[in-house]
Amino acid sequence: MGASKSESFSAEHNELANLFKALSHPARIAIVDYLLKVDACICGDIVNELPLAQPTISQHLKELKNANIIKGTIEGTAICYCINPETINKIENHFGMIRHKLKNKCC
Amino acid sequence: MGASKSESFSAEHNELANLFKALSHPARIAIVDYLLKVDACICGDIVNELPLAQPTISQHLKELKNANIIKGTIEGTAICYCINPETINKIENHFGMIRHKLKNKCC
DNA sequence: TTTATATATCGTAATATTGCAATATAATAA
DNA sequence: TTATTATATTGCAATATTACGATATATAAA
Repeated sequence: MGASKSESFSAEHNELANLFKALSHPARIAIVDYLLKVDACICGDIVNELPLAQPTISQHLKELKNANIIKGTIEGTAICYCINPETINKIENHFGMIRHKLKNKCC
Repeated sequence: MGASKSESFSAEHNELANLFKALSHPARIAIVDYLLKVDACICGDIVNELPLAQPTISQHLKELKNANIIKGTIEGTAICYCINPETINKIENHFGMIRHKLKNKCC
C-alpha cells in the first residue's frame, strides 16, 4: 500500500490534518509570512519574492486557498491575496484548547 | 525534479513547515487527541486505539517525537508517551502573532 | 483587432510518504 | 536459561507531493 488510510479516521481529525498539511511546506509558510509583511493585501508579486517558478507558486497558492488559509480576489489583471483571519483563529484556538487540557496532566 | 527545495528557504520557515508536517496526518492528530483524553501519561496501548498496524504507529510516534510534539520515557517494558507543552505553546504563540499582525490589515 | 501581462492548468519526472509483513531489540517473567 | 511482551527497524510496494516547461486563459493597453 502507501495511500493514507484517511477513511479510517474521523472527519475532524482529517480536517485538522489537511489544515496542517497546507502549512507543511516552507514555500507556503514563506507565502503566509510575505502576506503578513506587505502592508495592504495588494499582492501579485509573490512570484518575484520566492525562488520558485510561477506554476509552482500558483500550485502552492491553490493549496493555501483550498485550505482556507488565504483568500484571493480578482483585482484587474492581478489577483489580490490575503490571509483568512478566521482560519488563523481556528488553529490558535485549537492549540489553546490543547494547552488547557494539558493543565491537569502529569507532565 | 520533485524534491522540496527546502535549502532555498530560511531555517525558521523550514522549522515551522516540519512542525506542521508532523501534524499533517490524521493518525498523528488522532494520537495527539488520544494522549489528551487519557488521564495520565501512562499510555502504551495506542496500537489498540488506532486502525493501523504496530509498525505504522511506531513510525508515526517517531515522527511526532522528532518534531518534539510528544516525549516518550521508558516505563518498564512499555514506553510512556505524553504531549510536550512547550511545542504546543510555541505553535499557539505563532498563530497569536499572526492574528496580532493581521489587526492592522485591510481584511 | 493585436500585444502585453498575470495567473491557471496540463503533463510528467524526481522524490517523499504511507502502510505493513518480517524481523530485530530490549526488558521482564517464569 | 527460555518464554513473553512491548516497541523499533528494515525492506518494499502503492500512492502522494513537488517542481517546472509548455500551454491555456483572461484582462487591460495599444
